[in-house]
Amino acid sequence: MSRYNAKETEKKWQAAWAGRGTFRVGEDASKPKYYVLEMFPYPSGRIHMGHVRNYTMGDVVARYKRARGFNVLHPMGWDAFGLPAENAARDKGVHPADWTYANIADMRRDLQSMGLSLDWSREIATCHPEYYRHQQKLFLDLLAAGLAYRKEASVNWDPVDQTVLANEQVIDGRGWRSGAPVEKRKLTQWFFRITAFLEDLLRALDTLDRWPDRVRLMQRNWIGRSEGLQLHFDLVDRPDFPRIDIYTTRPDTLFGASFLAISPEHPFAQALAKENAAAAAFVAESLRTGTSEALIETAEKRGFDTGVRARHPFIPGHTVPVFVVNFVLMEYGTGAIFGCPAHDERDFEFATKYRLPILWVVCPPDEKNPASLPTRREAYTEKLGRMINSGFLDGLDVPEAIRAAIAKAEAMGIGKGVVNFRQRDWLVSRQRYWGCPIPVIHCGACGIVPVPERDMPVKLPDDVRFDKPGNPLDHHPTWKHVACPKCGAAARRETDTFDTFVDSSWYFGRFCSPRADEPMQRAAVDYWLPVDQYIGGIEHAILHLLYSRFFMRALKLDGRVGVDEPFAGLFTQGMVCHETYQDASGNWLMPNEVTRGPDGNWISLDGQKVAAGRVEKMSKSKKNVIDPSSILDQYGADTARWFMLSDSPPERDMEWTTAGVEGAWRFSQRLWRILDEALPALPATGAAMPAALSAPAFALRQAAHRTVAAVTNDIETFHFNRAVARIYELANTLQEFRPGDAGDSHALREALEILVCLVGPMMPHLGEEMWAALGHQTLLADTAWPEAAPELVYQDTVMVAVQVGGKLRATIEVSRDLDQAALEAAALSQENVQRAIAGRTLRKVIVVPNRIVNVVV
RNA sequence: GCCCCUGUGGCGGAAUUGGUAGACGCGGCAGACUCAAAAUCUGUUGUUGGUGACAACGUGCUGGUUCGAGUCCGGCCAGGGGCACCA
Repeated sequence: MSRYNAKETEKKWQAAWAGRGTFRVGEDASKPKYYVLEMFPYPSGRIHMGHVRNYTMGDVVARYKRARGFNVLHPMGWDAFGLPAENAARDKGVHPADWTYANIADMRRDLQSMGLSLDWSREIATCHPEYYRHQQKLFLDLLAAGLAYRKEASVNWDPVDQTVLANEQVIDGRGWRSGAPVEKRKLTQWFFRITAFLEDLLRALDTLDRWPDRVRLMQRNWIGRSEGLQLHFDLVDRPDFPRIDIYTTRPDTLFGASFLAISPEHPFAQALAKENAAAAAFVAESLRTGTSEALIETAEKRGFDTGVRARHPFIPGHTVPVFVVNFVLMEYGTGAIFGCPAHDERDFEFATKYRLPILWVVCPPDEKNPASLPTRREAYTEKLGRMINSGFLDGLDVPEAIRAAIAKAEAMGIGKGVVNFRQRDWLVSRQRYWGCPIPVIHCGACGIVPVPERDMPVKLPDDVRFDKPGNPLDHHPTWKHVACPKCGAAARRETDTFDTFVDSSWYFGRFCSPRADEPMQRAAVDYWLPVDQYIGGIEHAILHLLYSRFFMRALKLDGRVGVDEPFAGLFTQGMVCHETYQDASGNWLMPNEVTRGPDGNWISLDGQKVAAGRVEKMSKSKKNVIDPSSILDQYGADTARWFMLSDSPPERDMEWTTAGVEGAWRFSQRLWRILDEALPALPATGAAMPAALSAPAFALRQAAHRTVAAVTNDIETFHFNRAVARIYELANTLQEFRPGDAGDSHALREALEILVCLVGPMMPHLGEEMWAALGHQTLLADTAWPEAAPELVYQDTVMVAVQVGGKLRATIEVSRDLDQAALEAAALSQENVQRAIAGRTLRKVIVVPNRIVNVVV
């Protein structure tokens, strides 16, 4: 009996696919296209198990669709700009480019050893000028279209590293690298006008029916659309500041207003601070604590009574006090609100503290006695009930009152109904070297001047130093000094680079024509886009996926693409987890640093007691990491792939276990053995199936064809774990099958070939080897997916459960679609059923054809 | 605080529209082969009672709808995730 040698065999077939260019594709109008994409990796140097899971799933889909006759685009590239390269430069003295390209080479080798059906001729790296020069071109388009602009904004500033930080790089108010407390700074930065598309980005979420609901919901919440009223309150005796604009989503509660609250950053607060020392002190203190995200949670709601009063817009002669408060954000709405304590929790807290009136204007539906409302100890915030104490709104329900209040404010000319969003424009500039240069020049006379075509691309200089904190491009002695392209005067080159999320917002488009002299060839993107199936982690649910959706819309305006949505189908995979281990002193241990002791408990290699902890996401800090290359080396790619697909549903987190890998490895060996033992008995390839078959042979054919139907459905619906279980069942059936006559061996060959075809997308190397052993000259990768014959999938008998009083008492096998009377008679004739109903009266019998008979007693 | 998801044997998980709970795998137990081990194969494996046929119980807890509920509805509990002064 020969053994399957995964290591050598896998290399052989990888070479065969590469040599024949099996997975190279081009546009082909005669075939339906299918674009499969997994989120491209950051080239950290090694692949991790998350990559293995991600790319295995994508490869199953790609190979399956290919077998179904689709022209499949399945490319790979590198999200290659980013901070780790600069950190490596700082810490190890290597150039970011050298470090990155070396990592790419290592990771490419790892990925290639997985046997993925990738078109490597389309490989791209975002850090290569051949990629980022096109990005610069796209940026200038956005600039010309008014979708990119510069403005002063409050941003996270790391005072030690002297750079802007993204929100996710701020941990507990400190810079993630330097550990220094992050400051809010007003800086002039580059933004993309994502807010121009918010309505559409929100509405179109409903069309993305092959996206997880969860992701769509997260995007919806992130965009945060709200409808409300913007209106102004006139101030009493402030000719310098006659009115304050507020925004509210609850204009129905205006009659419950007992104060106005404005942000410390509001112009009126700033004006007051200039004339009043107490106001200045309050504003200064609020800005200090109020801007640190971590403190906001615990910060007490505080206010400063300005002494100024504002006229109520609907109640003549009535005024309310104006407070500067530490809990109103300048960035949202108008930076000012009206406080209605009775119907807002935060306002209730504030009013209680500062002894302001609490006026009840919405009567909850279950409240019989509105007069008792003032005795309540908390705000009523539901939008349910009828208006009271509210003048012209009295008697209306909340939605009616909202509409009526907006209409009235508009009629009075003091306000208008508006829509507000939580989402702001996208800050894309970073004070970093290892990113795509922003191709503009700042001229004292001409302002912002795009770099002209003849000087494009703006390449990163190679000779940079990382010995000083801050942006190496800014420290470079010559790079930023240029002549203005317009007037020729001395000017300054932009030294900021793009956020790496810009790079990943259009790479899927570049894959369609990766060597084109323009960012995207229109014919190529028209053929391939949108991506039919995108696969990646849930951690990108908002940022990357929202930015990409924005980018497509911007590019469409420019006529570079014809679609709005980049990803027609999205699948978010779960994480790969592993048990954690700690020694007696609390140090984390790697999985290969522990072993089972004589009593079955974990011990370290030197015999010390080890505590096994929770199963958690593989991470360097917990050391619960398995290196994929050691698994690929020891067991081969097919085993790793099979294990990744087994057991756990793909969207859920999975636990990596040694037992699981060994189980997968044993199965690959078992498949080979089943084939090896069957081979001598098999008829030649392509021999015709005899018309008459023995009962076991017919049953085998049925099992095989039913497996095809089930596995096909499971792959289509991303239920890889179910497909794996079905394949195990077929393998078990095959293993038990002993061919008798010649017809039996025909059925055996057919079932074996089906098994190999079904296994192919998951264990492609073993699949090819088995396919060749079956006598085929062609590649399994070029073989069509098997068709399930309807007459073999059809069940002519069914198992029907018989219940008495809802409890199972028997199962009977009857012919399919047996009529109800006969089914009932068959059920009642069962001995066990008779025993169960003996001495009881039959009330009725429920008969569900092909499923169940329930005798009600 | 608000929103969302999840909860099934020792473990990962199956279970079409409400219709036989536990497919398949891992692990365990018993056996075969072997001088022995590895590998492989066979049987068995939700809990309890019974030699057995069988019976009772069983899908986080609790109440309901139904001939019938893991699945539907109400109220809880636990774990995970997202958002969080958003007016």
